[in-house]
Amino acid sequence: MLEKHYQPARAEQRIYDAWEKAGAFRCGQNPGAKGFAIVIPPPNVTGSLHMGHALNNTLQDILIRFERMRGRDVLWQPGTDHAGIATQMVVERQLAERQKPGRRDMGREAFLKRVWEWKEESGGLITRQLRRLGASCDWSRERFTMDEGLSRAVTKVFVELHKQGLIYKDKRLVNWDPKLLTAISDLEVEPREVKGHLWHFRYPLADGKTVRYASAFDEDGKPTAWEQRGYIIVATTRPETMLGDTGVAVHPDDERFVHLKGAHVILPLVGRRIPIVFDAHADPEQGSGAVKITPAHDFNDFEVGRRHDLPQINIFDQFANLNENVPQAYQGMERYAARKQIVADLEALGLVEKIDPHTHMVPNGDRSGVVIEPWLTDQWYVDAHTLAQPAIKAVQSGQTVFVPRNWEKTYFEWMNNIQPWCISRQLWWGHQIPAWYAPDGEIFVASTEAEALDAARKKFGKDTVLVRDEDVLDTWFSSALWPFSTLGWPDETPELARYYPTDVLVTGFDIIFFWVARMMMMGLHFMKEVPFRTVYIHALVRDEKGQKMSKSKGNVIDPLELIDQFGADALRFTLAAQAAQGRDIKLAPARVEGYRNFVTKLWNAARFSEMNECRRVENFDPASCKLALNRWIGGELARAHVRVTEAIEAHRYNDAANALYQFAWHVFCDWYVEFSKPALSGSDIAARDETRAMTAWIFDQLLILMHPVMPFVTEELWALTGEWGAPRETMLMLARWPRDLDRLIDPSADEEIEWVIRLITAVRSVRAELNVPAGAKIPLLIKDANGATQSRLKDHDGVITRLARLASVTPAPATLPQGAVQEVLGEATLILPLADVIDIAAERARLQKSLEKLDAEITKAETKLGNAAFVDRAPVQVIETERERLAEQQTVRARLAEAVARLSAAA
RNA sequence: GGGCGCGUAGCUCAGUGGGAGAGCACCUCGUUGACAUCGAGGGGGUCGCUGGUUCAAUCCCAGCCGCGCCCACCA
Repeated sequence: MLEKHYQPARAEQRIYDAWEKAGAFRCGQNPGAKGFAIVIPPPNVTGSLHMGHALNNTLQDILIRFERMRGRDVLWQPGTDHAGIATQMVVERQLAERQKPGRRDMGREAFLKRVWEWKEESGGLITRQLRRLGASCDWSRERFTMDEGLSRAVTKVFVELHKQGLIYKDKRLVNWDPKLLTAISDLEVEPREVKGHLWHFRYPLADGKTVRYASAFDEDGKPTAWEQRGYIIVATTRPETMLGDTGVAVHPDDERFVHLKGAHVILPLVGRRIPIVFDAHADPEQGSGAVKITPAHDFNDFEVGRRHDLPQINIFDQFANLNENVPQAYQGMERYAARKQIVADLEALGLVEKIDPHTHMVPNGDRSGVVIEPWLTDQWYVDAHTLAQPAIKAVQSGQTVFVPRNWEKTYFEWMNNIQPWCISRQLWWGHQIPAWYAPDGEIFVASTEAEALDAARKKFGKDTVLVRDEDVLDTWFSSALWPFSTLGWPDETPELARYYPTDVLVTGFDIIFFWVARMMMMGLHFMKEVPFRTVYIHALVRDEKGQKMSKSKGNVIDPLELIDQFGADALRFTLAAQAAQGRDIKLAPARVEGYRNFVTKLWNAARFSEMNECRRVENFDPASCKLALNRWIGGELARAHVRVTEAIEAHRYNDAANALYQFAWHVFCDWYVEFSKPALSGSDIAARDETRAMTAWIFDQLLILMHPVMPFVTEELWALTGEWGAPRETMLMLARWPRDLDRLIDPSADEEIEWVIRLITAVRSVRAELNVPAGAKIPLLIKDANGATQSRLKDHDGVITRLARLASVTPAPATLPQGAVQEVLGEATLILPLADVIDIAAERARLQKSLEKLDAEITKAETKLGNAAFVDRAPVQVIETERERLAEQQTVRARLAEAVARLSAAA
């Protein structure tokens, strides 16, 4: 006998182990079938499972289990990412906490050894946690972005792209992180709003030149007086960079400045004579119309400087402290200390025009959180613009489709404006760049040092000592190769041939640029085919108030705690049920609890089967059922099956979950199980056996349909119910998804059972409204029943009396009893003689209310049908439906009116 | 500044060019042999506002209001 409640904590581990032991996750089990592949978005190797992972992997597992059951040869390729900056930071923090020497003191080799140790130590955590979620990845194929094979792929890609001119080294401004001491890509910069100031400085004009300024204004802000001044005003949010100014720009069409062609200003504090240049970058509307140009520390100014041949003076060292290129007084100062000092010094010189409060966006490093400095360095770049072109076309032509579709716009927008991708990082943890330098600076890019040396020998005609580039590649560089590197590329493996392009990529919108776009570029370039056919983009998981979860807010919900508390199935179902396209998920633990109750409900349905000996019958054909009840539930199952199948195919996981919930609880448990009781305990052996077999069969189908979303409890029930009946051929996860259930749909059975449900609901409703005690069994009289109704009443007598709590069901006598309650059902009228129980006035009021409601609807329908425009232009079926509805309402109304009349007569 | 999305029951959200739905919460009743992690019944919404298209708009279009997110160099 099953226990009353399912204990997920006890079952889940055992079930997962059984799956894994049976090799059920492995790809290649259906060699004759079509392949179906998903590559996992690789989590950080040293990370742990958060709610975003839980959602992401639940959805993937639903797809994978669904397609596996549909008979596809499924591969879910798992693995982890080395996560360069993140992991290196963790280990450095550990060293600091334990008061050990920092990485620079340890040296590269020792530090890397330490990171590898940390990877070995914590690297299994997240994959163990994915197992707890139920993820059916093919763990035998697990990969790591820095394992030997993937590193080989990285090197090959780098070398080839370099050979093709698509990777190059360049000296330009990068986003420099002065805390992590590395360059980062545009995407790793997050702008944060800061309340700062806009400082207006006076830069004295050289050679006695002057500018005309408005010195007084009227009420409308129009100038009323002018004066000539010997300085030009520039505004800046970053005063400290003025030490690197090498020009002042004004707009070529700005009349105020035309006479300054060839003029110069003397840069305060520095004394440098710098030119006034005419450039469209300067906006006459902004500030004074003149803008200071610091080519080495601002992305715009860099371009302006290039156009006008201005020198680039780098004033910062790697820590963003002022270097030797500034006046002695400022050398070595921290950037913000310098800012303060410079403002004070300019103030002392009377060169501060004004200081306005100013809110603006300041670039911050997404990992370090410090303000990013545009800094002039040598870095490696990928020519993303070139690689982007085929990637744009592939989405335009539909070779890869985004779901929901609107993300394609975001993708195009970014791809069309893509900038060179800075891929070198001044870190140690990662793929070291395969480039070697000769003493004269000559670069040799090669797969191995030996090859580089060889190339150098050929070039110089003698052996040369080469030094390897110290930098490593951006983590996303190796992630970009994931869909083919994990399948064995650059070798031509059978897996590569079978599973590339993969079918679906499931990921969050936050990494469309970081990852999806780059996989598209690399996949198309090296495989000549898109890496995936469909990109399903899901939303963010927020807390129940809609706030983004974050450690600092303290509102992080740990998926593992929810699994401990309610089971993995409940969590999975919750996530799926809320995964509506285009909307974030607000996760309330109470909701998970609700779906835990759903698991219990399912469990108890099995318990019911067990108690009633509903055992699986070998070769049972559900279409052979004779009872309307069993024919009806077959049809209901068929409809649920279609809904679930289509919903998963369309990535409408919420629809799938809701269809399952509705069928399992409100159709199967609420009605079918209740309906089956008389047959199961009745004396008609044939009816009993048919119902037992059908209950078992339907329940099996339900377990199958539910399995992709709730794998554990369904597998457990599959095993347990398997012990009672004919033995199972396979575990549930390898069972076959049903097909062709439409043959079970029987409209006449549907009509019959739906009528019985309406009857029972009507009686229950009356009872509750009139406060008939739940325990009281009352008689039901039927007036004007036709032949079909009479035989239905007879066939379902047991069910009706039981569920409506009736003493008897009989035809109404010619003279109706006094003070009976009446309801209309189809052609018949239901009469409940409750004179002694009810208040006649209250009953009349009840009927009167229904009448009023009906009247309103009848009037509405009549008006509509009386509208010539409607009758002329609406489609015939719509008019027909409207007429039928009206006719029906009118007959119901007539009989309700009769009932009211009888009631009045009785009173 | 550009782009995307959202505003439907108290809450969280589905949904559709032809009489608005779910889950939870709420109210009433219930120790009925699967299940109180349950059952039965019920209340509750001018579908953000204004206009337009249409025989018909919660749905399509335009504008507005409110709220998110993404991108962007505005000194």
